Amino acid sequence: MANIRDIAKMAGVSITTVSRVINNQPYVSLEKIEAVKRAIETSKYEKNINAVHLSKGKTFLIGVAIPFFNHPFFALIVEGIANEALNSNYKMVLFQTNYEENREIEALDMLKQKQIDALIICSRICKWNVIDTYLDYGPIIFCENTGDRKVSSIYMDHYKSFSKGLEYLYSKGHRKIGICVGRKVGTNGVQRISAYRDFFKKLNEPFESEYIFSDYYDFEDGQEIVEKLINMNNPPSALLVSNDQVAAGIVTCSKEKGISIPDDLAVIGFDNQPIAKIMNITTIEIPLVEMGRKLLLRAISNEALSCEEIAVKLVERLTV
Amino acid sequence: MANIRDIAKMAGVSITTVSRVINNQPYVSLEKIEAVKRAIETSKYEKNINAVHLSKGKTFLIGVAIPFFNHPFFALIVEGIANEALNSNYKMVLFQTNYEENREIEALDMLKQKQIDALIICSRICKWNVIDTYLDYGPIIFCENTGDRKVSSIYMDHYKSFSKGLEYLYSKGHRKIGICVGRKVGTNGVQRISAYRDFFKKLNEPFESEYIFSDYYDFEDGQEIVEKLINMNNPPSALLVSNDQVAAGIVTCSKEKGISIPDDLAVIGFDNQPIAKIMNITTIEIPLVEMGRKLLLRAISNEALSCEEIAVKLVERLTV
DNA sequence: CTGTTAGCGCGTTCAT
DNA sequence: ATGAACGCGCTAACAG
Repeated sequence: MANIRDIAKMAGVSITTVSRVINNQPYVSLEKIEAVKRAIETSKYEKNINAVHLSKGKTFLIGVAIPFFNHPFFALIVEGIANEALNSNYKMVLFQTNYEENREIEALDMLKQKQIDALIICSRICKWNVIDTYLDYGPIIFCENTGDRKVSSIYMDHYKSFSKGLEYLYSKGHRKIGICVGRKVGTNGVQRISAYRDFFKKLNEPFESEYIFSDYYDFEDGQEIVEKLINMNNPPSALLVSNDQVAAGIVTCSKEKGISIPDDLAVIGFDNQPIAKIMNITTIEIPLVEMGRKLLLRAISNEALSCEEIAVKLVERLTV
Repeated sequence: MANIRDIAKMAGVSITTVSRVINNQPYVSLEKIEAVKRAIETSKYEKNINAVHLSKGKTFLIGVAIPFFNHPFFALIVEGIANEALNSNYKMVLFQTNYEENREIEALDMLKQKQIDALIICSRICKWNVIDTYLDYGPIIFCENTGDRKVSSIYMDHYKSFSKGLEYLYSKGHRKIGICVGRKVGTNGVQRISAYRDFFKKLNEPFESEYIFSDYYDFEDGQEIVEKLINMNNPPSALLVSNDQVAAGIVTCSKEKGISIPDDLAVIGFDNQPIAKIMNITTIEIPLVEMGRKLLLRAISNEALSCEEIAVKLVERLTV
């Protein structure tokens, strides 16, 4: 429980000198360094980091707001953030938002109160006019195309990626193409749906809104999708699925139900997670860990705002 | 950028009065409350939480050290912790340790420096003699049976659980039983292996060390196990698998290779994750979210140390 | 009800 | 090379 003042007394020096020794600053004689170190040793002194934070106005804490912990998509981004945070000597405060606005606001409030130096929002819920009121309090980094807004972002273009997947399926002869997404709302959801709509508009073909399956996130959701497919009069022959977990669930359940992949149903996933590799699922690779790394670097850099798009890559395997 | 002193001046009151208003304390006249609120409004004042921390000697931050983010087992524990933290107005600092001692020590050091009020260690890496040197700095809660040590813990008995699984398989007629675990080292690994060894000792049957498969964590690891099984002269007829992801991977790959489940191979998983339900995998349920909740409550409670064992439950489905 | 004042523990300027 | 003194922003004991 000793503080810097106690050490100063014990070592017979000033507080300043102790501070210099603690922080490896120059201009202290060797003998005093020794004296201070001895005092620290015997008194089991530990510096109170909160006092440092107050004094410096900085906490080396980065907030990360994500919808769910237990989803590989977000887990991989967080892993990238965490790795880079370790390198840069920052720590990570995690907020699971469950897509609830209030939870995101809690994170924003921590930024406002300076308990975190910056905030990374992986899947924004709050409207921009809410976000705008927090912009002065510290850097906020997003995982979406933020257009002309005065914020930084690292993102992938879901419109482009979905178009790419649709074109690939089309080129393989598929005409009845469906999509599975998470939320229909939110920047990403809207982009995906638009890509789907525009794709058929460009082809002058009818837009099948019953081929849009939404609110699916995990492996186990695949079952429900397959059951819906079975009950359709005119089911799609191919599915573009916004993540590999759901794609894997669909593939697994299809096999159980005797639906042959890719003959009866073609499937493309997203992310290129290990499960896609092991199950030989064709997928669109997103470098999530790398995205996380860049998010953190952006969060702690003092440079001007910037937006960076991350490229994706089609990985051909056996489900198309 | 205004501080409490500025507000006091603007409102024509003392710092204390401002503090009382900010913290909803009684004994302030209505008019002064109004004056303070107006000043806060116009100056966009936000209290600096770091100053509060320094003053109170408390941060409302709980550290959580886990090996990996992107594994459902730990993700569910963390979810439980996070939910309860939200209720209790605590925030969570997450450390991914990758089973590296240094990363755990980093978390311990944050406790020492008082940047976190307590630390939850979900899968300890450091030896106890290292942990002991940190015990004075704040509560450390563990997810393992800590025996007579002077610490708190919420844990499940892996020895008992494994024994339960083995007995069930035995009762179903299986004699060639294998196990799949994560790490062989660490409290949990040792308990599991012991249960396995003791089980056969009690039956006076030979102990098959080649039936112990270790270092398997995820769905995709199932493939490697199945391949090993195929190459064995005398493979086990049943497998007790320490988590549902691996079990699901084994079941999936087995089917691909024409191994019939449960006829050729019986499988029991652990956790009762959604994937086990959807794939109809017999499993041993562990209430992970509930465990997380209890861990957080223990971390922030001032009561005496305590250890609590969590009960598990066998869920019979179609893989045995 | 209200205000004065002494901490909380450390960083840092500035004179020596 | 060294240290006195002030600042960071807020809480809380105490006096009134």
